[in-house]
Amino acid sequence: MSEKRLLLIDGNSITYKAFFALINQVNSFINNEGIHTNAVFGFNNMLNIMLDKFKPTNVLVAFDAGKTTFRTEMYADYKAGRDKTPDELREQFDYVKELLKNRGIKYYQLDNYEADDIIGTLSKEADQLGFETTIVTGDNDLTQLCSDKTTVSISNRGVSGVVRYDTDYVKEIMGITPAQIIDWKALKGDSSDNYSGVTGVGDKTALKLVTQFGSVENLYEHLDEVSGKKLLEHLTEDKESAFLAKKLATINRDAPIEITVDDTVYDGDHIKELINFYREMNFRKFLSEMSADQVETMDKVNFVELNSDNVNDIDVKDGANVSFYLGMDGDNYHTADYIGFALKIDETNYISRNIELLMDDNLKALLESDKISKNVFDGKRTYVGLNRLGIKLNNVDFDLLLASYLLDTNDNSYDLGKVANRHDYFDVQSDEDVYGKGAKRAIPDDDILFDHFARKVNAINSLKDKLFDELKENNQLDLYRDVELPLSFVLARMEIAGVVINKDILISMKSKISEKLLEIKESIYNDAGEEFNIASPKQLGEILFDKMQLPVVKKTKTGYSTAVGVLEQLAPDYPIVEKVLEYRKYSKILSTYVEGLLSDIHVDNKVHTRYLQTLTQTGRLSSVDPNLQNIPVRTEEGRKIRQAFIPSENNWQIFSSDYSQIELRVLASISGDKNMQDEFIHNDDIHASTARRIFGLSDNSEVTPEYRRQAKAVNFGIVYGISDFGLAKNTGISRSDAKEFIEKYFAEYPGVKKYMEDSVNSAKEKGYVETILHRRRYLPDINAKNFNLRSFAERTAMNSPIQGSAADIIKIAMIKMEQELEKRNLKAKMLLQVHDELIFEAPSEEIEILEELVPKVMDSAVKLNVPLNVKSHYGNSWYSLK
DNA sequence: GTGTTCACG
DNA sequence: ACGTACGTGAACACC
Repeated sequence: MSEKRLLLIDGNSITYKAFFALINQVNSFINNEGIHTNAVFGFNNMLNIMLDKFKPTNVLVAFDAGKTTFRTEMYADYKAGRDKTPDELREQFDYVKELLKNRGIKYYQLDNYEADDIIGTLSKEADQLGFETTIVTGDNDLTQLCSDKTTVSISNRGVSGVVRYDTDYVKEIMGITPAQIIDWKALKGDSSDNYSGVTGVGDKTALKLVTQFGSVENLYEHLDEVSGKKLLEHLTEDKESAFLAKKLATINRDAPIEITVDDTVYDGDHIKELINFYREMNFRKFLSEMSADQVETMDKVNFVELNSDNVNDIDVKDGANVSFYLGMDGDNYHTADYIGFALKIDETNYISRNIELLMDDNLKALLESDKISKNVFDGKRTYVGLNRLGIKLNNVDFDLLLASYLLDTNDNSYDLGKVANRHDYFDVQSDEDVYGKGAKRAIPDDDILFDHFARKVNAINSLKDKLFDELKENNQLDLYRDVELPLSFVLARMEIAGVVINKDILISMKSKISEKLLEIKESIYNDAGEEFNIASPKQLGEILFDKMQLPVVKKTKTGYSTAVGVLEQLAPDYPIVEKVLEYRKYSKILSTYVEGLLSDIHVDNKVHTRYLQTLTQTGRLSSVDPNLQNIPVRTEEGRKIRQAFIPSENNWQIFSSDYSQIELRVLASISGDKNMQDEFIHNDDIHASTARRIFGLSDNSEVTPEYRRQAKAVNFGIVYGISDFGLAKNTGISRSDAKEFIEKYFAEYPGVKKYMEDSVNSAKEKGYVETILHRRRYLPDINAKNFNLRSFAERTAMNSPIQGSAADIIKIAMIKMEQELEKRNLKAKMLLQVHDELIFEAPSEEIEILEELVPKVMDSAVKLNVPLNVKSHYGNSWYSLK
């Protein structure tokens, strides 16, 4: 690669492109001073991509100086009739220039000339000096500058996608040389620049003429060779226009610019100024990206290194402000190694790698104190980590992770630095920046690690008041204090309790299923006439649809679809497909559940899942390592997995209670629909009642199972934010039938219809939707021009308050449930939550108590306008619940 | 790392 | 005209 690389950017063109690429988000890109910033943001994105790709030694951004140029002198209407630049864009040009200054990039404009001419003149000089030049623009005109050393990159889709033109590529797709672009434009004209060329000559004819004659001049010298009478007439009539157009289209490569290539040396970002600029613009993304460089500019952080000699000097007075961070290496805090800890007491930071200091009486008492409150990042993680050391973390007041998630469910990174950045706090780096990523990840030396840890507790401490203020502003303080924060410790204790797994059951299932799979596999190979990887959708597709010529039902982006729905359609006619379905079912059970679960068992013969409390967009929990919220239940073969989930003591039972139709009940309550409410109040079979209504039957006794099934699907659809297409696809009925059902449904349940409309309208107005406990979900796409994005946001606006409120309810029930068990001194333990279901283990003699207690607590968790309904079951394992 | 499939509510 | 059910996690193939 040449050591001299020049990047030339058409500033106006790229700023325009950036603005319109992000036009949908123009109103979410507003900085604190009310200035729109979407074009500046997009421009910078493009800049990053280009700097990274071309690694230029020299850069210049050229701007147009104004409306009047030498071209308007020649032709007064040049570029006339263009739409006025929107105000939201005009205000951004000065900021683009400021961005460039801070990025160490020169820019230039010249009276009477356009950006094109500056670029043309400089690229000519650069060609002579032996530079490799890249021109970036949104405008095809500049392709005329292509040469051996100069390429033109034209951004098409937004600003990140570019098409790169070099001499060969211009020739390949146009069939003419770069220089001939001018002749081509002279003949066809340019409507956006408002000049016409030759009447009746468009892209194609112009190309043909240029190919045949080489240039406008040569064409007019050989007009007699032109075929087509009409064309000849137009050419003759518009000769003057064509020559004017050629002049207008020609980029001036000798503009009287006062700079040379030497003046465009790129010296890199001015980091301190750039950070200030990004802050002014509210560009969190760019701030986080450069936080690795940022460390040099951060103020020094003081700390005291703790050891066994000075640990007892720490004296914490009541009312002290204490922040604590426990460092662990890896995500799974049930087993992760400790790295160290940081403690901030008022203005002093204490750091150590020696985790045993925490077990020293002094610090242990501090962490366990109910008098002195603590601030943390991820209280659940901290609680479990300390629990392993025999320390019971108590009195947590502020959890940065939880608060951040409640304010915006997208702020859910488990990396403290990233979360802090989202709240405009930049004096801490992300773990990724400090520890490295992937194979390069390593815990750094003490000086770097201690600095990082000190910054973490500083961040927690600094953000506390700000985030509490924001929670208050959003009316979310109760949700934080009464639900999420206490729940995090309930979850911690459930995770610590774990569930015993009977290994022997899984091991015996493993050999049985393996045998079965072997049999099915042989039979499939026999049918196919060859061996192949049945688990590979690609290979399977080739066997079924190419080799065996089965009818193609559906395709995916990458090939034939072999999803269950597709195979089920084919199964009755093709035995091999039936076998593939069998094979899929058993191999899923084997790999994900039997083998997967076996590998997650800890030394205590238990699985200790981790609930992710700050991940979902709706407020639900999720579960990982292992995921205990998707253990099979729908098919008997899969359900057998549950036999391995057993109580931890002899003569104990597994006990489970679940809400029936909680989401529909929530909908009935928040929509205020009287018909639906009545049906729940009378404890009717809701799906049967829906069937009666939408099929116009006189009584629920006329509802056949098929009617009920369809009505149930409609009820599901309603909760998901229904569309006729979706309902039709899911139930196999026609789209017009689906449409009719939905209309009938809304006529019968008018309150539901109104709720759906209100949800969407309120989301469009406020930008977010809320649950009964004020849990928020922001929907930035709700006003998008793109149909898909907007529709998705609209369905989300309908669904999230329902799904989220149901999540709110069970969370309250869990907190109350733990309190009740403790209050009554019961041995029973809450082990699992599966969205609408709570699972316990308990001594047999407590079952009777639970049968009354659990439904009572769950029923009364939240007061709705309809009753909640809870059903309970128990048995010797999670499988045999009766 | 992305896409497909399939397990759950 | 557009082209869609809501929310998740894990395994595997394939690049």
